[in-house]
Amino acid sequence: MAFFLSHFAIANKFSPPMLDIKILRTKREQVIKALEKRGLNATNQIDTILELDDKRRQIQTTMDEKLAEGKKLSRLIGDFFKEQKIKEANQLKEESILLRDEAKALQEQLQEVEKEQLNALLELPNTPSDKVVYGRSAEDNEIVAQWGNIREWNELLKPHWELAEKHQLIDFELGVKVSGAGFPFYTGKGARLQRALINMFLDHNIDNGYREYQAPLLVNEASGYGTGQLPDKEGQMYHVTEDNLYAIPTAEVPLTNIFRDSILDEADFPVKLTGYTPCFRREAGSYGKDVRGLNRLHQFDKVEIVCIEHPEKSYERLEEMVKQVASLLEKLELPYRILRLCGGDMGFTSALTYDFEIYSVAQQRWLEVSSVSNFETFQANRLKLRYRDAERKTQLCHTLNGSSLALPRIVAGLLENFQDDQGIRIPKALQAYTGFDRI
RNA sequence: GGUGAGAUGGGUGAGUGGCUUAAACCAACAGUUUGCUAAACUGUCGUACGUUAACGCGUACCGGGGGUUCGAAUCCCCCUCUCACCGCCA
Repeated sequence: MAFFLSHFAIANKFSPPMLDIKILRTKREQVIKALEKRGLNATNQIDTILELDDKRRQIQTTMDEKLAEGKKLSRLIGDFFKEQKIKEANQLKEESILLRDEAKALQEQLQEVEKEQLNALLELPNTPSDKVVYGRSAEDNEIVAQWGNIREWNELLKPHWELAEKHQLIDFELGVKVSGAGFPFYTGKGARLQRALINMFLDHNIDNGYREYQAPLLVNEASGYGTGQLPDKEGQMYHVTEDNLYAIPTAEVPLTNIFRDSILDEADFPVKLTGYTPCFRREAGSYGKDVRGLNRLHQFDKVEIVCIEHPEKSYERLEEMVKQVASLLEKLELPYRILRLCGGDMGFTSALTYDFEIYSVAQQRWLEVSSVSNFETFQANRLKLRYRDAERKTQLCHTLNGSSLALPRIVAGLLENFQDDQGIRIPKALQAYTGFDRI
């Protein structure tokens, strides 16, 4: 039937993640209420979407009827031609052309409505889970756990960029010469420390049941859309225009896109992946004291964990991931706290996010080193990542991910917190990887 | 970079304008048979949307987009990707 586009054509184009229309249809009140925690009154938006949805379904039903009729006619015409009934056939042709025009008009309407609906849907962020509280900004985040002793500040304590220079661990200026600001060189024990941390993190994750992947660092456009970096954050990624590839801002992009357009069996759960990659971020427009040293870089190293879970088990999985990241920080002996983000501070795609912050004693502030989130079906809806349930029906999976861990701020924390008269102490668990116990 | 070939369901792979409503085989799943395993046999076996209380039914989808036609997996145009050989190369 060439004269009709697939009525799913528009939705099939890769797009950023969004809420599942079925949830909106069946749980309108709950969705509105949940979104209020983000400080968003979405009643009008949602009702518009639902009206469009009714319209869409009505058009499709009519269009399908026209199509069915047209199909029958075409078959009859074929039969008439075979029987040499040319006159009858030509009569039907005229009728068929009319049907075609009608269906084509409906098709155009349908596409218009679908497009409107999609655009409206894309503006809605994910619904915060029950545990998320209403809040306007980072100040309203809840501290749900804190661990370790915070070292008392004194004026002899040096910030990590001074320590890194003093011990010749990191060369920021050399990075500026060769690449630009935000692309440091790590040298000597500094480079060795990077390698050690990566190995320690990966081993920790593998011991907890994660399968290690080494992922591509450049991804295509479809993958960028799949996890939602495109089109919203286009300007935040490095773009190789010659080949239309994007440098990954996080391993989440390649690791999650492994499962784009796939259907899992229930027995496949849980899917647990980990991978180390460098991450590239343009960080356009962020300058100032917060970007000093290792606090914010264009290229940095990170070990990521990604899980795909059954909807009923995803929150259990989230807790497990949080515990795992916590135990890793404890191995590193770094004082940390865990924040449950409030509605206003949570990312667009997340249903529940825990942030990990370590205390940086010389800067006297908390640094975010990990963010662990459950996206529920928000990403899966656009990724078309589903599983087959007991009745063999397809359902959307839940996706989760977290950093375990991002390196630069960990290095900053290690340097600042463990500095003493003789240099810098390496925590015991890390010594097996560094091969030295002191810098 | 050059030349050529191709893209069909979970896999292999048939299909060049109308009983294709996509063959066949393999894999998978369920059942029968069976001391167990295996084999054999029977059946099921894509996705999405719409519709229905449900069983079902309808529509679309053969890499993507557009076109020709009453009718397209099949013909035409554009794009993307993959593979092979040659060249170059870690």
